[in-house]
Amino acid sequence: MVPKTGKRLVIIDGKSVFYRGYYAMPNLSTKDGTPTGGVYGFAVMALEVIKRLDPDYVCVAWDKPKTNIRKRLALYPSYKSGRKSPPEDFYAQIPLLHDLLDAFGWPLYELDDYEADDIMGALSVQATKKGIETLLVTSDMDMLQLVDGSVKVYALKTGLSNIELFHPESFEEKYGIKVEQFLDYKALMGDSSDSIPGVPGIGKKGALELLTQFKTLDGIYENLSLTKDSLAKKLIAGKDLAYLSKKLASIWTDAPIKLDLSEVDGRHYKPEKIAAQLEKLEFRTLLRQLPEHIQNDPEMLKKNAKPASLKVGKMHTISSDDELGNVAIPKGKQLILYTELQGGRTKTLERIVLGFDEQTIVLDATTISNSSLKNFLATCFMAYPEVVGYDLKASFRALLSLDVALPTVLHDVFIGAFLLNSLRREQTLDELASTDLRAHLDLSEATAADVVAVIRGLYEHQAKEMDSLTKMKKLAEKVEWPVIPVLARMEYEGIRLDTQYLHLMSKQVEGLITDLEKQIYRFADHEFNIASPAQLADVLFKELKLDTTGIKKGKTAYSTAASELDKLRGSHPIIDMITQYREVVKLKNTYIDTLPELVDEQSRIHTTYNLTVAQTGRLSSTDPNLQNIPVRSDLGKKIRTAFIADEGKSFVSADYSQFELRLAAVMAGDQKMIDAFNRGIDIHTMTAAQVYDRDPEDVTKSMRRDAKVINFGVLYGMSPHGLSAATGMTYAQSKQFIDKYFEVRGPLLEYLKKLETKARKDGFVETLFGRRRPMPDIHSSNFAVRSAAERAAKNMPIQGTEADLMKMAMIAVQKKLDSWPIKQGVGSRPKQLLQVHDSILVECDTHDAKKIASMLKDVMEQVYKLDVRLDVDVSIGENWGKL
DNA sequence: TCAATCACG
DNA sequence: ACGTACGTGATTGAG
Repeated sequence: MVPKTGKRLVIIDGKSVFYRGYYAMPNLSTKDGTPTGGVYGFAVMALEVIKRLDPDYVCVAWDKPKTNIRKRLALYPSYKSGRKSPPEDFYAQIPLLHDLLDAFGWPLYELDDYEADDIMGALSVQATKKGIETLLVTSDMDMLQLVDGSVKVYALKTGLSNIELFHPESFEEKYGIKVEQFLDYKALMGDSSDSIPGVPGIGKKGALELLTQFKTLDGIYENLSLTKDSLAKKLIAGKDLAYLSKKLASIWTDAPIKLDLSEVDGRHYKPEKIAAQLEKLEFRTLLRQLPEHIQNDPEMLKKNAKPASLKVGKMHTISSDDELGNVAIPKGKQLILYTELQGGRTKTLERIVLGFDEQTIVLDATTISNSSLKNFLATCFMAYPEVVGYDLKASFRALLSLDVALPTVLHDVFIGAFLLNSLRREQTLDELASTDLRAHLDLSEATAADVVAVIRGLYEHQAKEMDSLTKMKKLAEKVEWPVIPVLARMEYEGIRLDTQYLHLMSKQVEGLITDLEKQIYRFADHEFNIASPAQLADVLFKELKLDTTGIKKGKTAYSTAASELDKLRGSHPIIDMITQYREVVKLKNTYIDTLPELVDEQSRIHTTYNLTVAQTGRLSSTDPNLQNIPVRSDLGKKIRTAFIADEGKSFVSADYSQFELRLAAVMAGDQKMIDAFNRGIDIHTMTAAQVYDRDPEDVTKSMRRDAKVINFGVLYGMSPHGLSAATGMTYAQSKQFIDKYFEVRGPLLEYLKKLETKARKDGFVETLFGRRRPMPDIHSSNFAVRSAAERAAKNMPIQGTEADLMKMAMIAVQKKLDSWPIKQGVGSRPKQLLQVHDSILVECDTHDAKKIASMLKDVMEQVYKLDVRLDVDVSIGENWGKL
């Protein structure tokens, strides 16, 4: 429930909610074919309003810009002219909506020539005067300008269930500016969906920076001399547009409508009428989710049976050190651990939930001292050395700040759900509870005891399922569970960043960019947005009339992707400029300028590793992604130099060489490849020799390069077409090349074919260790979809086994690091910091680096007994660029 | 929100 | 004839 103090008015933006439903459920209809998607959306939201917002008054505002000539149009002729009118089945649903509204007893307000936001603005102003709080339910983010101490916006984001509540504080936290600055922000940035122009050349980032510095639009224009020349130029040119945009974006609050409280009384709905309407519309699921006081209505009770309920124990919340001192740790079988975290980037502990067999204990981490928490948890984990949880990695990462020794993982239902079925769209507790336990869990309302009951239920459910999958069970026990604390530690530690260095670099690169811009504009004969593929395509192909033969075409224009531009190299000097510009701008925006903003007080940067994203079982890294830090270009390498080891420490990096190819060799049982690897022969040279029918000594560089392309490409299911694109061979040559390749790699070809057959027969493929990937698309009637699935089926077992082995290696490495001998008083514990698929990065005392390096090489090469020898390269340096 | 682009393995 | 290399994440512009 959204907390409230006085009386509350809820105004629903009828059409915008209706639209959401209409597009979210385009195919929803009753048995007789009446479309109902829009009404559904509205019904979901209406119930949400009753359940969550506890309104005293409710009404619905509806757009009616009938004549379409508004005062705004006079200001700016093309205003909102770009909108398409909705299709027929949209209007067909309106009568249904009226019936539904009738059941709720909520009035619908519409006024000729007024849009919903104007009505909502007018009503909310009047409500405020009467001392009534207003909640605006809408998907129109422009409405945020109405937010103040008494008006809140309940904003629908994607779909129907993703909702965010905006009040002045949450707005500021999210956007970094105050609500009062919202209109000025729009004025600068514009809004293409509303045909609000904004200042050309100024986007989100620019607008925010300007407003943070100068507070208001006027402030910006009064201080133009303080902004950069290029920016000031854009601002001057767009001044009229800016002020016009501000007018256009403003919601007016003077609509001729009066708030009549007796008319909008929201408490007179008739449960039976609502139920009858939902029944008529065939919204069965909604019927079951009706709020309790509606469901408990005697008329309703006989209709519905409750879904399976879970055993929910007693709950006990502890909020002070004293209280905690009196708590005895209950004896029992197992412990469920769940943490509620708070805050954006820092993720501080808010509550720790400990689910024992008979009762749930909740620790309020905001009021209990860290030392008490630590002591209690330590004793707790002593009594229960293994825990069950949901996303324990997140819990562990937070607990590490208490400096408490972590328990081991008995089971994690988040990871478990992914292992058992990697295809489910969401792995939220809510979703898992309803699909696997048929129990609805509303996280915002559920008690800690409910959450514990659900986690326990899911654990039992998944454990049973895994019992019949011996290999997968072993994978969970040997790999997935133990890697969780390792990753939590890596996230917690973070890696140090030299922000000063990056700032310096930013300055240098800025100069380079303006130079390139100037040159490009000169070639193009005018200024344009180089970052816009559409504009760029116009310049290249319409104005400069470059040859378009062989250039890929997208939906709108010719492609300007690097691979396509490459084909134009030499035909015009602008191409090289653009390529260079793109590279530099990309690196600057994505890394040089962004990374320094993400460091903590110790100048360390903390990523999050996801275990439940990549269908192959690889990790993924987000927020920020530290697995795609540049390395290939010169400028890229310089960025890596900004990742530095702590004082007195060094980095040791260890990477598996040709990991995937070696695994392909073993899994296919291709003896020639295996032998080559085991004798230390260069695989690409050998392949070239075999395919080109030469002695290895006679293999040229270009032959080796071609062989390398196919050695990797074949693991992805590369076609002749793809090979020719990558090597410059003709299609025929490529085809011949691939045929010849498979002649000498018979076993590999057989293996890949087998995988395709297996996917078709079993519906899934798997790694050496039993990690599965379901492959439903393998049966698709769509050629493209099916072929993609076939290629993925051939790739997953190899890429996935690589991921499994890497995780095993990380676990083994962490074990070594944990018991690393440390010189009393001077030495420090070596830390694993990063993983990038086939490599890991360790930070250690410089005098230990060599020993750590040889330990890494040894542990990683011996991680698992395979027919092929694994080969690990190690290197040492004081920053990531030097490795 | 989606598509295009490009960073990594 | 199809459409053309697997797996990711972040940023940007456009509708």
